[in-house]
Amino acid sequence: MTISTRKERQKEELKAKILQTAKALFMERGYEETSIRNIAERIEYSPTTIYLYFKDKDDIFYALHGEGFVLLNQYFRALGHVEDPFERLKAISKAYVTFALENGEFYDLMFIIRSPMNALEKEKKKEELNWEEGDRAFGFLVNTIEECIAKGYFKGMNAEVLAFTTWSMVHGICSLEIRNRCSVVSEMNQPNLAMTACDMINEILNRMHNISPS
Amino acid sequence: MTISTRKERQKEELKAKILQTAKALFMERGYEETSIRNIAERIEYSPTTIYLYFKDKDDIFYALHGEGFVLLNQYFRALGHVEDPFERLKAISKAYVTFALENGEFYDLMFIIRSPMNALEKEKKKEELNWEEGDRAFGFLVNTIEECIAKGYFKGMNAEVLAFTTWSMVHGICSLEIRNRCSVVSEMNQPNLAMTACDMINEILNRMHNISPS
DNA sequence: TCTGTAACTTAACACCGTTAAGTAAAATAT
DNA sequence: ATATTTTACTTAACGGTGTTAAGTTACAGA
Repeated sequence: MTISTRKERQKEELKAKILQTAKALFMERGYEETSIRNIAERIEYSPTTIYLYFKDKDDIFYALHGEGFVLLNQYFRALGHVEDPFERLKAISKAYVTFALENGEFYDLMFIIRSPMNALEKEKKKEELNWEEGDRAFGFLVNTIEECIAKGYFKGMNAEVLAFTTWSMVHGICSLEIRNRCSVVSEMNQPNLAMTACDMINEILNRMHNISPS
Repeated sequence: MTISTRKERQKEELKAKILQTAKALFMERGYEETSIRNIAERIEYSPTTIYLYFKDKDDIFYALHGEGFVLLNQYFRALGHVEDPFERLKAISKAYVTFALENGEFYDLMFIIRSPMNALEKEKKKEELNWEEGDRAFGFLVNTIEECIAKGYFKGMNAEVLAFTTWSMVHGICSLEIRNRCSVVSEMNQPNLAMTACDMINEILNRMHNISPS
């Protein structure tokens, strides 16, 4: 058995190597400039070999998209110990924007690019392991908002809808930044418009409850 | 002179036809599935002819991107007669989301796809005519918020930053919807999550000022 | 009538994702 | 120990992409 397990291990290693190389190229030059052929060349295999490990290009980027959620959850995990749920909510929004600004290409893949969603559509992967990570991230937000509601915040609002809306608000900032729509409008002398906008969203949350502005 | 003016007119007509055809194909099958060769085939010219009228593909989609802003401003113009600036602001956010949902491909081009921003970068087109339309749209939002501030809303907040933040919030909704990230998270029984979230943003604006919830 | 230019096309370059068919080596069965 | 099957990979190709260099054709002005 030791010989077949070695083979299996080697297969997994190559699959991991493809993924790791795809990630590296993706970080270096972005999704649009990364091809299957580029990946193949760098790992010194023929392009067709990649198709023995992944169904198609979408499938590769779907896998990376999963890794992105693991990384995002690392940003979130540090926030678990923030006791007050309202403060935690605001910390989540800052952490989210920080994650996006520090990992632009990952963010693109996770929330903007069509490719990984195509992979999801093709075969119903929705109940696969990797989505645990996606659910964990969104769940953290939902739970925090539910705690807020339990404490008297956001009275009468639906927790899940509010979670989605909050997500939308910070996502808007991040995606405008990443897809370069800030520079167009920013003759305002704001050097870091994204973070400033994030602060303003938190300020808006504050004002909803008449907490004195910072 | 009448003969050379005719020629000039014909040139403009062909340029317009290219654009119109690009738009049609774009609406039919989306940006990713529209090629220069597709456009050429439909207008019954060779692909290279298109390069006599547009620098490259980005240039074509930059031009369409401009048309999108004209269309968006049509949605906005109907809101000019809303007297109260706070009500107008909420009407703007609804109109914006409506525009996005009704013109998904245009929205994609205007606010998500990289291509038109590349064209902007290449030659500094920033001071060109078409951006009048972009500025008009954003200016309408800024002016409305300035009026709100003058009436005592959003005390102590910077109008331009708040305008950008408001834009971000609704853009977040629209881009998650357009790039299919709603379905992933929406086991919530919300059939029209985007509009519901837009309503919630308006509700948040309301609560910032203790106006009774609807 | 000759010449130059404007408008357009043909052919090609260098890429892309993807697949069918082939190969060589190793594992398994006889 | 030999024959057969399976595994892991490659070669070659298909049909597409954006883009450009070079060639053609028709027509305006001299």
